[in-house]
Amino acid sequence: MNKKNQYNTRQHNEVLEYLRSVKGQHVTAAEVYEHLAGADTGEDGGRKIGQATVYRQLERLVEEGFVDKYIIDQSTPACFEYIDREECGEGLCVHGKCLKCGKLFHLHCDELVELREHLEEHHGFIPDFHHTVIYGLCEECAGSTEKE
Amino acid sequence: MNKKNQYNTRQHNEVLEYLRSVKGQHVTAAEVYEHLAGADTGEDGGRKIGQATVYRQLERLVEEGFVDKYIIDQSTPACFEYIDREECGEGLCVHGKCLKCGKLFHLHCDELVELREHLEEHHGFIPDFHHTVIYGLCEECAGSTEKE
DNA sequence: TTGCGTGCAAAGGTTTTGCATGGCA
DNA sequence: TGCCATGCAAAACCTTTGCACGCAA
Repeated sequence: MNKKNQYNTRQHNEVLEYLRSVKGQHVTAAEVYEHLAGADTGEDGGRKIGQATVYRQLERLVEEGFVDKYIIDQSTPACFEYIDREECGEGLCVHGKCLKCGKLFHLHCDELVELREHLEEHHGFIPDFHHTVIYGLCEECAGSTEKE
Repeated sequence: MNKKNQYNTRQHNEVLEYLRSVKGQHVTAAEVYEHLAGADTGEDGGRKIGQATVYRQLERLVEEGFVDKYIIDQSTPACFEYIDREECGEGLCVHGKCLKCGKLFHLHCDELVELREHLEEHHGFIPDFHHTVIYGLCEECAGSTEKE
Protein backbone atom coordinates (compact mmCIF):
# COMPACT_ATOMS: atom_id res chain seq x y z
CA MET A 1 0.00 0.00 0.00
CA ASN A 2 2.69 2.38 1.02
CA LYS A 3 5.23 2.56 -1.76
CA LYS A 4 7.71 4.59 0.18
CA ASN A 5 10.81 3.33 1.90
CA GLN A 6 11.42 0.15 -0.03
CA TYR A 7 14.91 0.89 -1.31
CA ASN A 8 18.01 0.30 0.69
CA THR A 9 20.17 3.21 -0.33
CA ARG A 10 23.60 4.39 0.69
CA GLN A 11 22.13 7.51 2.28
CA HIS A 12 19.66 5.52 4.31
CA ASN A 13 22.41 3.39 5.79
CA GLU A 14 24.71 6.32 6.38
CA VAL A 15 22.15 8.26 8.38
CA LEU A 16 21.24 5.22 10.44
CA GLU A 17 24.88 4.30 10.99
CA TYR A 18 25.76 7.79 12.10
CA LEU A 19 22.93 7.91 14.62
CA ARG A 20 23.91 4.47 15.86
CA SER A 21 27.51 5.58 16.25
CA VAL A 22 26.46 8.42 18.53
CA LYS A 23 24.06 6.25 20.47
CA GLY A 24 22.80 7.99 23.57
CA GLN A 25 23.36 11.45 22.14
CA HIS A 26 20.80 13.81 20.70
CA VAL A 27 21.66 15.24 17.34
CA THR A 28 19.89 17.67 15.09
CA ALA A 29 19.20 17.29 11.40
CA ALA A 30 21.78 19.97 10.75
CA GLU A 31 24.41 18.05 12.68
CA VAL A 32 23.66 14.89 10.73
CA TYR A 33 23.91 16.83 7.52
CA GLU A 34 27.15 18.53 8.43
CA HIS A 35 28.73 15.32 9.53
CA LEU A 36 27.71 13.26 6.54
CA ALA A 37 28.10 15.89 3.88
CA GLY A 38 31.61 16.70 4.97
CA ALA A 39 32.76 13.41 6.39
CA ASP A 40 35.34 11.09 4.88
CA THR A 41 34.10 7.69 5.81
CA GLY A 42 37.14 6.16 4.19
CA GLU A 43 35.29 3.40 2.45
CA ASP A 44 32.94 5.80 0.82
CA GLY A 45 35.55 8.44 0.30
CA GLY A 46 33.60 11.37 1.65
CA ARG A 47 30.66 11.23 -0.67
CA LYS A 48 27.97 13.70 0.07
CA ILE A 49 24.36 13.80 0.94
CA GLY A 50 21.67 16.36 0.34
CA GLN A 51 20.02 18.32 3.10
CA ALA A 52 16.54 17.29 2.05
CA THR A 53 17.60 13.66 2.03
CA VAL A 54 18.73 13.95 5.61
CA TYR A 55 15.29 15.16 6.62
CA ARG A 56 13.59 12.51 4.52
CA GLN A 57 15.73 9.72 5.91
CA LEU A 58 15.26 10.91 9.48
CA GLU A 59 11.53 10.88 8.97
CA ARG A 60 11.77 7.42 7.48
CA LEU A 61 13.88 6.11 10.34
CA VAL A 62 11.36 7.46 12.80
CA GLU A 63 8.58 5.69 10.93
CA GLU A 64 10.56 2.48 10.86
CA GLY A 65 11.11 2.70 14.58
CA PHE A 66 14.88 2.96 14.57
CA VAL A 67 15.02 6.53 15.72
CA ASP A 68 13.12 8.81 18.04
CA LYS A 69 12.42 12.43 17.38
CA TYR A 70 12.15 15.01 20.11
CA ILE A 71 10.66 18.44 19.85
CA ILE A 72 12.24 20.61 22.46
CA ASP A 73 11.40 24.10 21.39
CA GLN A 74 10.11 25.33 18.11
CA SER A 75 12.86 27.89 17.77
CA THR A 76 15.30 25.04 18.25
CA PRO A 77 15.85 22.28 15.72
CA ALA A 78 14.35 18.89 16.47
CA CYS A 79 16.55 16.26 18.08
CA PHE A 80 16.98 12.73 16.84
CA GLU A 81 18.35 9.74 18.66
CA TYR A 82 18.94 6.12 17.86
CA ILE A 83 16.75 3.81 19.88
CA ASP A 84 18.76 1.31 21.84
CA ARG A 85 16.19 -1.39 22.43
CA GLU A 86 18.47 -3.35 24.70
CA GLU A 87 19.24 -0.48 26.99
CA CYS A 88 15.77 0.99 27.19
CA GLY A 89 13.17 -1.60 28.02
CA GLU A 90 9.49 -1.26 27.45
CA GLY A 91 8.74 2.32 28.28
CA LEU A 92 11.22 2.60 31.09
CA CYS A 93 13.08 5.42 29.49
CA VAL A 94 11.96 9.02 29.19
CA HIS A 95 13.76 12.19 28.40
CA GLY A 96 14.12 14.95 30.92
CA LYS A 97 14.85 18.48 29.88
CA CYS A 98 16.06 21.14 32.28
CA LEU A 99 14.13 24.37 31.95
CA LYS A 100 17.06 26.36 33.24
CA CYS A 101 20.28 25.03 31.74
CA GLY A 102 18.62 23.33 28.79
CA LYS A 103 20.32 20.01 29.34
CA LEU A 104 18.59 16.96 27.88
CA PHE A 105 19.16 13.59 29.50
CA HIS A 106 17.70 10.16 30.02
CA LEU A 107 15.57 9.14 32.94
CA HIS A 108 15.46 5.42 33.50
CA CYS A 109 12.66 4.96 35.94
CA ASP A 110 10.60 1.94 36.90
CA GLU A 111 7.90 4.15 38.36
CA LEU A 112 6.93 4.97 34.81
CA VAL A 113 5.54 1.49 34.41
CA GLU A 114 3.11 2.15 37.21
CA LEU A 115 2.18 5.49 35.77
CA ARG A 116 1.56 3.94 32.39
CA GLU A 117 -0.65 1.27 33.85
CA HIS A 118 -2.55 3.85 35.84
CA LEU A 119 -3.07 6.09 32.85
CA GLU A 120 -4.24 3.18 30.76
CA GLU A 121 -6.71 1.88 33.30
CA HIS A 122 -8.04 5.07 34.80
CA HIS A 123 -7.64 7.62 32.04
CA GLY A 124 -7.87 5.52 28.89
CA PHE A 125 -4.62 6.99 27.68
CA ILE A 126 -1.71 4.86 26.55
CA PRO A 127 1.42 6.90 27.04
CA ASP A 128 4.36 6.51 24.74
CA PHE A 129 7.34 7.61 26.75
CA HIS A 130 9.66 7.27 23.81
CA HIS A 131 8.12 10.42 22.44
CA THR A 132 7.73 12.24 25.70
CA VAL A 133 9.93 14.88 27.24
CA ILE A 134 9.43 15.75 30.88
CA TYR A 135 10.41 19.29 31.72
CA GLY A 136 11.78 20.35 35.06
CA LEU A 137 14.93 21.23 36.92
CA CYS A 138 18.03 19.10 36.91
CA GLU A 139 20.04 18.40 40.05
CA GLU A 140 22.53 21.19 39.52
CA CYS A 141 20.03 23.86 38.65
CA ALA A 142 17.68 22.83 41.44
CA GLY A 143 20.45 23.55 43.90
CA SER A 144 20.94 27.15 42.91
CA THR A 145 17.91 29.26 43.68
CA GLU A 146 18.93 32.28 41.64
CA LYS A 147 17.75 32.70 38.12
CA GLU A 148 20.30 33.45 35.46
CA MET B 1 17.82 44.06 37.49
CA ASN B 2 15.51 43.08 34.72
CA LYS B 3 13.99 46.18 33.27
CA LYS B 4 11.50 44.43 31.10
CA ASN B 5 7.84 43.95 31.82
CA GLN B 6 7.22 46.79 34.20
CA TYR B 7 4.52 48.61 32.32
CA ASN B 8 0.89 47.70 32.53
CA THR B 9 -0.23 48.28 29.00
CA ARG B 10 -3.52 47.79 27.23
CA GLN B 11 -2.01 45.06 25.06
CA HIS B 12 -0.73 43.18 28.06
CA ASN B 13 -4.16 43.09 29.62
CA GLU B 14 -5.91 42.23 26.41
CA VAL B 15 -3.75 39.20 25.73
CA LEU B 16 -4.13 37.96 29.28
CA GLU B 17 -7.87 38.60 29.29
CA TYR B 18 -8.35 36.76 26.04
CA LEU B 19 -6.45 33.73 27.26
CA ARG B 20 -8.43 33.81 30.48
CA SER B 21 -11.69 34.00 28.57
CA VAL B 22 -10.85 30.80 26.71
CA LYS B 23 -9.62 29.05 29.82
CA GLY B 24 -9.03 25.37 29.22
CA GLN B 25 -8.45 25.82 25.51
CA HIS B 26 -5.17 25.84 23.67
CA VAL B 27 -4.68 28.74 21.34
CA THR B 28 -1.88 29.71 19.02
CA ALA B 29 -0.20 33.06 18.76
CA ALA B 30 -1.87 33.51 15.39
CA GLU B 31 -5.27 32.92 16.93
CA VAL B 32 -4.62 35.46 19.64
CA TYR B 33 -3.49 37.92 17.05
CA GLU B 34 -6.46 37.37 14.78
CA HIS B 35 -8.87 37.67 17.63
CA LEU B 36 -7.42 40.80 19.17
CA ALA B 37 -6.49 42.60 16.00
CA GLY B 38 -9.95 42.21 14.58
CA ALA B 39 -12.09 42.14 17.66
CA ASP B 40 -14.45 44.82 18.85
CA THR B 41 -14.20 44.65 22.57
CA GLY B 42 -16.84 47.28 22.86
CA GLU B 43 -15.14 49.26 25.54
CA ASP B 44 -11.97 49.55 23.52
CA GLY B 45 -13.80 49.93 20.26
CA GLY B 46 -11.87 47.36 18.29
CA ARG B 47 -8.40 48.78 18.63
CA LYS B 48 -5.66 46.72 17.18
CA ILE B 49 -2.52 45.01 18.26
CA GLY B 50 0.68 44.16 16.45
CA GLN B 51 1.77 40.66 15.69
CA ALA B 52 5.14 41.10 17.34
CA THR B 53 3.47 42.43 20.44
CA VAL B 54 1.38 39.29 20.69
CA TYR B 55 4.53 37.19 20.70
CA ARG B 56 6.24 39.50 23.17
CA GLN B 57 3.28 39.53 25.52
CA LEU B 58 2.85 35.78 25.35
CA GLU B 59 6.48 35.36 26.26
CA ARG B 60 6.03 37.81 29.10
CA LEU B 61 2.94 36.05 30.41
CA VAL B 62 4.80 32.76 30.37
CA GLU B 63 7.62 34.34 32.37
CA GLU B 64 5.16 35.83 34.81
CA GLY B 65 3.57 32.45 35.30
CA PHE B 66 0.11 33.29 34.04
CA VAL B 67 0.30 31.22 30.93
CA ASP B 68 1.81 27.94 29.82
CA LYS B 69 3.36 27.32 26.47
CA TYR B 70 3.28 23.96 24.76
CA ILE B 71 5.42 22.83 21.91
CA ILE B 72 3.60 20.17 20.01
CA ASP B 73 5.41 19.93 16.75
CA GLN B 74 7.85 22.31 15.22
CA SER B 75 5.93 22.51 12.00
CA THR B 76 2.91 23.50 14.08
CA PRO B 77 2.60 26.77 15.94
CA ALA B 78 3.09 26.72 19.70
CA CYS B 79 0.03 26.53 21.93
CA PHE B 80 -0.66 28.83 24.85
CA GLU B 81 -3.06 28.34 27.68
CA TYR B 82 -4.08 30.28 30.74
CA ILE B 83 -3.10 28.56 33.95
CA ASP B 84 -6.07 27.98 36.18
CA ARG B 85 -4.41 27.61 39.54
CA GLU B 86 -7.64 26.68 41.24
CA GLU B 87 -8.48 23.87 38.89
CA CYS B 88 -5.01 22.44 38.54
CA GLY B 89 -3.37 21.87 41.89
CA GLU B 90 0.31 21.48 42.48
CA GLY B 91 1.54 19.45 39.55
CA LEU B 92 -1.57 17.34 39.29
CA CYS B 93 -2.27 18.37 35.74
CA VAL B 94 -0.37 17.36 32.65
CA HIS B 95 -1.18 17.54 29.01
CA GLY B 96 -1.65 14.44 26.93
CA LYS B 97 -1.28 14.53 23.19
CA CYS B 98 -2.52 11.75 20.94
CA LEU B 99 0.06 10.69 18.41
CA LYS B 100 -2.62 9.52 16.04
CA CYS B 101 -5.48 12.00 16.01
CA GLY B 102 -3.47 14.89 17.38
CA LYS B 103 -5.92 15.72 20.11
CA LEU B 104 -4.54 17.64 23.09
CA PHE B 105 -6.22 17.28 26.45
CA HIS B 106 -5.74 17.50 30.18
CA LEU B 107 -4.81 14.62 32.42
CA HIS B 108 -5.66 15.18 36.03
CA CYS B 109 -3.84 12.43 37.82
CA ASP B 110 -2.83 11.99 41.41
CA GLU B 111 -0.24 9.42 40.46
CA LEU B 112 1.84 12.27 39.17
CA VAL B 113 2.51 13.38 42.69
CA GLU B 114 4.14 10.07 43.42
CA LEU B 115 6.13 10.20 40.24
CA ARG B 116 7.33 13.67 41.07
CA GLU B 117 8.43 12.63 44.52
CA HIS B 118 10.18 9.62 43.11
CA LEU B 119 11.99 11.63 40.48
CA GLU B 120 13.05 14.19 43.03
CA GLU B 121 14.36 11.69 45.53
CA HIS B 122 15.87 9.06 43.29
CA HIS B 123 16.82 10.97 40.17
CA GLY B 124 17.50 14.45 41.46
CA PHE B 125 15.11 15.83 38.89
CA ILE B 126 12.25 18.14 39.79
CA PRO B 127 9.62 17.74 37.12
CA ASP B 128 7.45 20.63 36.11
CA PHE B 129 4.33 19.07 34.71
CA HIS B 130 2.93 22.40 33.68
CA HIS B 131 5.41 22.39 30.85
CA THR B 132 5.22 18.72 30.03
CA VAL B 133 3.29 16.98 27.31
CA ILE B 134 2.92 13.23 27.50
CA TYR B 135 2.52 11.61 24.11
CA GLY B 136 0.54 8.48 23.52
CA LEU B 137 -2.75 7.16 22.25
CA CYS B 138 -6.11 8.47 23.36
CA GLU B 139 -8.98 6.18 24.18
CA GLU B 140 -10.61 6.37 20.77
CA CYS B 141 -7.46 5.85 18.78
CA ALA B 142 -6.24 3.07 21.04
CA GLY B 143 -9.38 1.14 20.18
CA SER B 144 -8.72 1.04 16.47
CA THR B 145 -5.60 -0.94 15.66
CA GLU B 146 -5.25 0.24 12.09
CA LYS B 147 -3.04 3.12 11.26
CA GLU B 148 -4.41 5.85 9.08
C1' DT C 1 13.21 -1.26 -17.29
C1' DT C 2 10.30 0.71 -13.59
C1' DG C 3 9.59 3.91 -10.35
C1' DC C 4 11.41 5.16 -5.85
C1' DG C 5 15.22 7.97 -3.83
C1' DT C 6 18.22 11.84 -4.39
C1' DG C 7 19.89 16.59 -4.86
C1' DC C 8 19.43 21.26 -5.69
C1' DA C 9 16.99 25.23 -5.06
C1' DA C 10 13.10 27.64 -3.77
C1' DA C 11 9.03 27.99 -1.07
C1' DG C 12 6.60 27.67 3.20
C1' DG C 13 5.30 29.15 7.82
C1' DT C 14 6.37 30.59 12.48
C1' DT C 15 8.99 33.37 15.31
C1' DT C 16 12.41 36.99 16.07
C1' DT C 17 14.59 41.46 15.39
C1' DG C 18 15.59 46.71 14.09
C1' DC C 19 14.14 51.03 14.44
C1' DA C 20 11.24 54.99 14.94
C1' DT C 21 7.22 56.25 17.49
C1' DG C 22 3.85 56.05 21.27
C1' DG C 23 2.47 55.71 26.02
C1' DC C 24 3.00 54.44 31.03
C1' DA C 25 4.75 56.01 35.40
C1' DT D 1 10.27 63.69 31.13
C1' DG D 2 12.61 59.09 30.86
C1' DC D 3 12.41 54.85 29.33
C1' DC D 4 9.95 50.83 28.23
C1' DA D 5 6.42 48.94 25.01
C1' DT D 6 4.50 49.03 20.50
C1' DG D 7 4.01 48.45 15.46
C1' DC D 8 5.52 47.73 11.05
C1' DA D 9 8.34 45.37 8.07
C1' DA D 10 12.01 42.58 7.09
C1' DA D 11 15.01 39.06 8.55
C1' DA D 12 16.01 34.64 10.45
C1' DC D 13 15.17 30.06 11.11
C1' DC D 14 14.06 25.21 10.35
C1' DT D 15 11.58 22.31 7.47
C1' DT D 16 9.05 20.97 3.39
C1' DT D 17 8.22 20.71 -1.55
C1' DG D 18 8.92 20.56 -6.96
C1' DC D 19 11.27 18.70 -10.46
C1' DA D 20 14.69 16.35 -13.20
C1' DC D 21 18.13 12.88 -12.76
C1' DG D 22 20.25 8.72 -10.69
C1' DC D 23 20.04 4.28 -8.93
C1' DA D 24 18.09 0.04 -6.50
C1' DA D 25 15.56 -4.08 -7.53
